[in-house]
Amino acid sequence: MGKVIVHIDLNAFFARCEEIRDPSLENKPVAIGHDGRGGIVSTCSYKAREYGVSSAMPMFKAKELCPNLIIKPVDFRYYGALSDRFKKFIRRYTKQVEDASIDECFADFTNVVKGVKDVPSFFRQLQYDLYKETKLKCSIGVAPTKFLAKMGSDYKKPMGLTIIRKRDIPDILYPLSIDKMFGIGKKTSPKLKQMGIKTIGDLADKCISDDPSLKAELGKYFYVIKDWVTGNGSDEVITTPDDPKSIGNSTTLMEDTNNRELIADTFRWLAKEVSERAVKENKLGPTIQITVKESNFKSHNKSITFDNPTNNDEKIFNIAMDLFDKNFAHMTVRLLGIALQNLIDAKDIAIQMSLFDYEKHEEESATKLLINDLNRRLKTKALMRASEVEKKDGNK
DNA sequence: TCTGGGGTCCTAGGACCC
DNA sequence: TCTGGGGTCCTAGGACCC
Repeated sequence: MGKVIVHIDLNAFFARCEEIRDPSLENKPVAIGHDGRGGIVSTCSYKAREYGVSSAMPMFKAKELCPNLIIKPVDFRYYGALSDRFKKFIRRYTKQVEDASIDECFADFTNVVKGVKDVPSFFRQLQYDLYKETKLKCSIGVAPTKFLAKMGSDYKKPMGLTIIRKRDIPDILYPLSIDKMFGIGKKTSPKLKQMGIKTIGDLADKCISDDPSLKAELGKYFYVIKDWVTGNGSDEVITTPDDPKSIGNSTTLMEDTNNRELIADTFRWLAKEVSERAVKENKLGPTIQITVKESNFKSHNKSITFDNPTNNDEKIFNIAMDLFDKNFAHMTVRLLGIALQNLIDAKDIAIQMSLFDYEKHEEESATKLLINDLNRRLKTKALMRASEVEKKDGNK
């Protein structure tokens, strides 16, 4: 018997949060985002959508379409608090909840709905209870896999409820445009259309017939997509919330510049932001990446990995500046960013560091390299031994 | 229309190791 | 001197998502 996977998506979440804070905004066109240079609409209310406003649209364009648009700046802290209430509400039904983003999650309701006679009514009630308790509106997708549940929650908004059983796939999914498909974005969609793939049904046909040109286009992603559209995708809800793997901040400058002092000031500020967040999360990273977007929108990354993971703002700043000077000096830049990557828990570092004198290690890079090399060799040897054991076992 | 800021994962080549 | 087949890690770039 298959699982009952649910995807719950909060409708126009940021805009809804603002409406909850200030009910006078209800039924008015509201957009969330920065109202300034390069500002775009992050989320907007359904009323604003009636004017043609949509997310990712430049704010000035949104104002053109809807002159009486109410614009609110993004308030992540407040939205985060409401998001927590939402996730807690869902966890009262089942602990098997997987966070997907601030406004959506997957949950395994297999055991919850066992014995429930009228499943649609059950989820309608859940939807209503969430609204009663938090004033948040949501759409729900119910299906045997995560992909189908996700497609289901997107099928009808706001306050939608869509149940997709495996046998419903041809009716519900296949007529949809390829642009509606999760996982197919702006780059892949035109390529698929050129191959004659206009609907999810077209895509499924080519998947099932193992179309070679589609395989070539999608690479190993082909098999994932094939499973998705045939109803054989993953149904594993991964309960443990994943730790962040990178922490980054970036900003578009007031104006394009090649002023090194201004650039340095910006990097100093970014380094501080990144450092503060990493310290708060108790994370350290061995890799620092800078992003530089030129005035022509061409974006470049440069990163460096070193032996001692850090979250120190001075260190992050110095390395960022060094990377910039070595690679992008004299460039006219629009946006600057810093990210700390390959994060690890500070407590895990403590264990590694106790193996030898940390300070000494920090200073003597030759020793450091030797030790790293030694570790690598030991690791490789362990791997070889493991594979030998496997071979032996295989021969038995 | 003219394009933010936060992320994740994948690819592919090169250096290096056994 | 030229050579295989396994692997890791690093880096840059790209696609996608919210």
